[in-house]
Amino acid sequence: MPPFADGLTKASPKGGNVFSLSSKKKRASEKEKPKPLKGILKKPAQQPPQNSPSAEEAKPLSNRERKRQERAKAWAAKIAEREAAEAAASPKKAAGEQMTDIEFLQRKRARQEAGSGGGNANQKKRRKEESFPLLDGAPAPRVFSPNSTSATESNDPGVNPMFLNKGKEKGATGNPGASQNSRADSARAAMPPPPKPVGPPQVHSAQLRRHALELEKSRQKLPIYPHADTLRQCLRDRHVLVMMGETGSGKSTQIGQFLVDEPWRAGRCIAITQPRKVAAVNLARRVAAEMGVRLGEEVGYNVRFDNRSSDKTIIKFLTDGMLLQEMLADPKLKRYSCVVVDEAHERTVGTDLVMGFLRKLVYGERRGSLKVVIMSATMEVKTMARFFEENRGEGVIIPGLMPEASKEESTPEAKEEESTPEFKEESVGSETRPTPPETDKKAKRKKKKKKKNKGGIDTMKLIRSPSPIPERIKTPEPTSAAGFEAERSGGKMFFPYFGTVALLIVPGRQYPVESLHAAAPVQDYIDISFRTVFQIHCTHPMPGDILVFLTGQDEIENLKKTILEHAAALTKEMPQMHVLPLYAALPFAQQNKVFLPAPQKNMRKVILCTNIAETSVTVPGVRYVVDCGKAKLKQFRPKLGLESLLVTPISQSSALQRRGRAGREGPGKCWHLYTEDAFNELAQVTKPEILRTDVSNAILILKARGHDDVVNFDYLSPPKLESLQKALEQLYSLGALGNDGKITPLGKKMAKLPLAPPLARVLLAAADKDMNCLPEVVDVVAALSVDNLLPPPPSEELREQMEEARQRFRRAEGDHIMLLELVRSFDSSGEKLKGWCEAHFVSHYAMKTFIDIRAQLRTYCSSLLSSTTWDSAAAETISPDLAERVLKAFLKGFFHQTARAGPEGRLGEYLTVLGHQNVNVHPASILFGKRKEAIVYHEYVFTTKPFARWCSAVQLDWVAEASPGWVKGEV
DNA sequence: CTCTCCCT
Repeated sequence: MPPFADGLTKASPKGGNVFSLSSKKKRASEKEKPKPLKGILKKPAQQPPQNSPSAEEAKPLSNRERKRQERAKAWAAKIAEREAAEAAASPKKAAGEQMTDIEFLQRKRARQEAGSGGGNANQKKRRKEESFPLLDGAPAPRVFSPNSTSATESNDPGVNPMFLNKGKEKGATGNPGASQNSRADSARAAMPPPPKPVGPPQVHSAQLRRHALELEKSRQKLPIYPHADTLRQCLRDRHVLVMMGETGSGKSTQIGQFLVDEPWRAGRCIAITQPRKVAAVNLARRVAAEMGVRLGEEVGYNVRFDNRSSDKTIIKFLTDGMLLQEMLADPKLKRYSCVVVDEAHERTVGTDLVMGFLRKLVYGERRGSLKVVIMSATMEVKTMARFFEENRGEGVIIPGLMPEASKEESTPEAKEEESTPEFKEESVGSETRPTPPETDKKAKRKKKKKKKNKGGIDTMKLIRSPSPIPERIKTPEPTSAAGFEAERSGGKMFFPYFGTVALLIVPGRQYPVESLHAAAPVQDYIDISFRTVFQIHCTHPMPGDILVFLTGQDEIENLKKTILEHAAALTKEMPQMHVLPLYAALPFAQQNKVFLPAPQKNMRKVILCTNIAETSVTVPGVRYVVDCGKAKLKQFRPKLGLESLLVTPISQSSALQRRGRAGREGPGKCWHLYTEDAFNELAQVTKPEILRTDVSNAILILKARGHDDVVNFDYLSPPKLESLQKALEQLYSLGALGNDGKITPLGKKMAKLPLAPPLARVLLAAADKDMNCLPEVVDVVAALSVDNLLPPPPSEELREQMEEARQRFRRAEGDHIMLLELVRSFDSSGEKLKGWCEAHFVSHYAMKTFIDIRAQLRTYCSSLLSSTTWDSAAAETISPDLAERVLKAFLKGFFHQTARAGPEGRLGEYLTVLGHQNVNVHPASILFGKRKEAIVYHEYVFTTKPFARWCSAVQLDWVAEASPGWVKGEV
């Protein structure tokens, strides 16, 4: 039994080659090269070759070009009209906003000119074409655009971009600064002088520009770069573009830059949403650098606690949750001309809601003035394209996108008994409600047959293959109405426009990744991860960092400790290990360490991460990936009305994503810590989050936006009726919805708070006159909102010390008041955060987050607070009376999470007031081992037993008092 | 007698 089938052998530091991995080489470039893929991207014979510059230059005013110009004219007129109307409506709209645009364009042009030396004919042509819309979209210099309606000099040779290029070529040999051409000069003359900044900032921006020029080369090498024109054309012709861009295609960084000069932008911002904060921040950094601008100005980001965007910002990265929040204040997204939804395949609740709202806007109130781009790394684009089609009625036939063809990849839960019939592609759109189980079975049978059939798109092969660079992507003739052409049996297929959606598939750039699977099932994947890391480290050459996927913070920190202990034993000749954790609960500064190279030479980074690094975040330097095959996933059981986080096997597409992380910078290797059979048993894609979670927050957002019929809302995947009903009941019981099902004023306030509905309700209850404990409740709510505030003892020896240090926070009332005591103790100590936290065994990372959340909540609540101020409260001691008011406020949001004492003699056991479920006080709670009449708990978790975390003692009549009438009877 | 992925 060789340790590695690839012949590499090295004992792990713990000794013993306990496990073996079978090697399986997957190289699509060899015999596996999937036919369908080739077919998809095949260039139809009748089209003129795309790459030939002569073809277009010979016929500068082809049909297509003329139509393009007509459209651009129409656009310009429309925009002018709209802007005139808006200016009339709000005369305040200053010239300042336009100025920044112009300033930006100037900078951009300067950059282009500076970089014009060299370059092949294609690149020059591209630059030339970019310069058309560049002027087109800018308000002031529109006169120079050949497409503009107001153009008076459009045929002036002086403004001919061809001429411009010639001038640049000449100038490039000498002093670039002196090589200004007439067009740029006249443009400058037509513009108001740029606003300041003089002196140091300009030096700085020159540096930025230089750096941007250095980046330009790598930009141009991105697989998506040659498709910029295609992409722009798609969005000129359609309002919705659905795009599949594999990892490494460069879609996230380039899309904004490609669209910035488009005429339809009309000075408005382009939003790009991300499911994760790290991704949004890092993308913004990168794009700002590429464009040579300061972060927070033309390019910015907005994530919770960190907004680096301004009125100047024209490309803004934000989390989808942040966009949803913005949409509550600005339902039509007036600030944006375009919203790009990135990583749509992740199917987070936020992404799904954003897509639902965008679909409504783009065919409704924002018809004609909003562009929507959906980007996905997987073939789920087909689902999305179907979803965004304006007319999805029966008459529309979309070959290749019909349910039967797409079944193959929509069977994630097919094996599961509890599978939701809703999660099928047929359910796209609200008109179609779940099919009855009988037809579902039929569908399953059909699907099995289908698998044997050749033809169609084999998604798995497509994803699995290391993207052979295909022939150029086909742009269809935009005006041909039924441009779709597909011969599925022959494997020939391309995706152009159909109906109202443009669909584009861009290959990624991915080096081959050798994939190894465990030969036998792995029991303890932490231990095996540990051994694998050392094996890799000892047998694989430098450079090449290791990325290990685990399920949570706890595992990560434990493994880090173990690795560090053993790393000390490595001989001096061996490269050292630089172990870095990466999970969302880490503070920013800590997270960013993984993006830096190791601090010393001959040092290997070992990054231990959760699925935060599975998509979007790319850790540089990684060549080796270890995939434990598990992830923590939320599961909602509507019957019990509770959510639990369970370690579950990942899906095949997740596994492939993880594997792909090894091949970003060169050929890589991935160790999957499960057998190949186990891989084949995995669901193909992860179930969308909206089907796995408590949707009450989502429903509240829907209601707040005026979508009252939440059952028939246009979901990509409609949640179970049971889940919707549960959410509606909860919101109703909290008073967020009225008897008519419409949102109440209270509900509107709740929706605006960055909290789950019950917590939001508590906060608002605390502001009531009879409660009058808002500062205290804000503290407790903020403390409950952070993860891992009170970590377990670092070692058994320290347990006693830890308990002693925390002793002073103890309160008989329970955990809520204990948290308040903790916060008060911290506030009044006057000590430095870190020192205080270490002395009291409180996570100082979590405490930092707590401070941020509290500050945010205080801002939100400042209007609710009348007489008291936030700080004055800190000095007071927490009287029993105050504690009682705090708990009563909590009951206003948590009356449904209460339990009464269970059978006599069983100390920690309680029965939930609603549903009479058995729960146990969590051992980490102050109330553990104590018997109280009733408890209110913040969270229910199911691990070894059903546990109630964060418990406080309450009286049953408080519960009845806090509950709405229809619940009261149960108490 | 045990501790949760991401997001507002």
